Amino acid sequence: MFFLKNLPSRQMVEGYSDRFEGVDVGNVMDALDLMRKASLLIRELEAYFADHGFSQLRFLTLVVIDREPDRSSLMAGEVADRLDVSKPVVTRVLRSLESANLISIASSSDDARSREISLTAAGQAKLAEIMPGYFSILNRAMSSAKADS
Amino acid sequence: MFFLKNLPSRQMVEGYSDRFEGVDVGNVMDALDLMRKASLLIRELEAYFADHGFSQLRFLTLVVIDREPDRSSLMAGEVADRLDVSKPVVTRVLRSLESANLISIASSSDDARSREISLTAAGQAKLAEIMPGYFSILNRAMSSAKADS
DNA sequence: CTCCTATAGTTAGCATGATAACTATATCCG
DNA sequence: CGGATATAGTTATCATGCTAACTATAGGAG
Repeated sequence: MFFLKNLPSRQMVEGYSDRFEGVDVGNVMDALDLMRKASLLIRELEAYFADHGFSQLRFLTLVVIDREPDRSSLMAGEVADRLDVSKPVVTRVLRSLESANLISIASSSDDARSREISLTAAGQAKLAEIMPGYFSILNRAMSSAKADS
Repeated sequence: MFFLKNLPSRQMVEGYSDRFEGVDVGNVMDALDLMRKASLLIRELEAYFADHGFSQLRFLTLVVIDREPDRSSLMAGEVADRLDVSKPVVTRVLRSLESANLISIASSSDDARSREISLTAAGQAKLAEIMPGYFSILNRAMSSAKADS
């Protein structure tokens, strides 16, 4: 994450980047700004999820399973692929969601190595509970970012 | 972090957000896009830092001490403040940097609770080693982001 | 048919974010 | 001056990101 509170001034970046060929100061500042804004938003979202005894990772894990068109389950590897995180991260979060009865995990009849993940009714309900606040925070974050520009 | 690979389509977000009062679909999509772009950039930076046996947190810790005007040291609490992370995170990273002889930690003569953190010559050298690549990645990330828009 | 390579997922360990609870020290008020 | 409150930093614990190494299973080639 990136929470550096005072992003460097243009002058400070210029002082550094003059020594580095082909570096545009505006790009550097925009990149730092992007990372900070996103990290602050993620922190705010995590706090919101924590109030619901949840996290963004768990939430998104339910989302990618729930929204898959024409299917009611995903393989664990597909979950990792859609979340774009490493497999051990998915192994752990699936175990935790299973313990909380929000998903169920079944071995695949096609391939004994694979596990099929589907949402339980409680998982659907948890998604429905959390979704409105999530959208509100995303909406508000961008509204005030646009007002600040 | 937020690495969701396929951000929802406008249609999909509309399907959800119609149920939530006052939520602008464009804002939601922009927020998701912001988080993903920043998370990918942070991931790329962490990979760059890992190649140098380092991390962005350690790097920024050295940076905030090095760039403080008119001072050659910061208190640990000031480091936490400037990085905008919790104090235990700073306690740990300072210990790790001290073990690597990149900083030195002294008790404050003013206040026995406080610790004064300053860079060693090796710390300065590490910063100089890493800085160019850091700027390059930030620059390139924003150049291609702008090209994609 | 057997063996080798590839793949799905797990385990171990590390670093970084957080909160809660703690210790040691400083300061202020009565 | 002493006690209560506040502050600086530490320790413990949990969750999430990663890489490396592992186990079990699948598939393909000879």
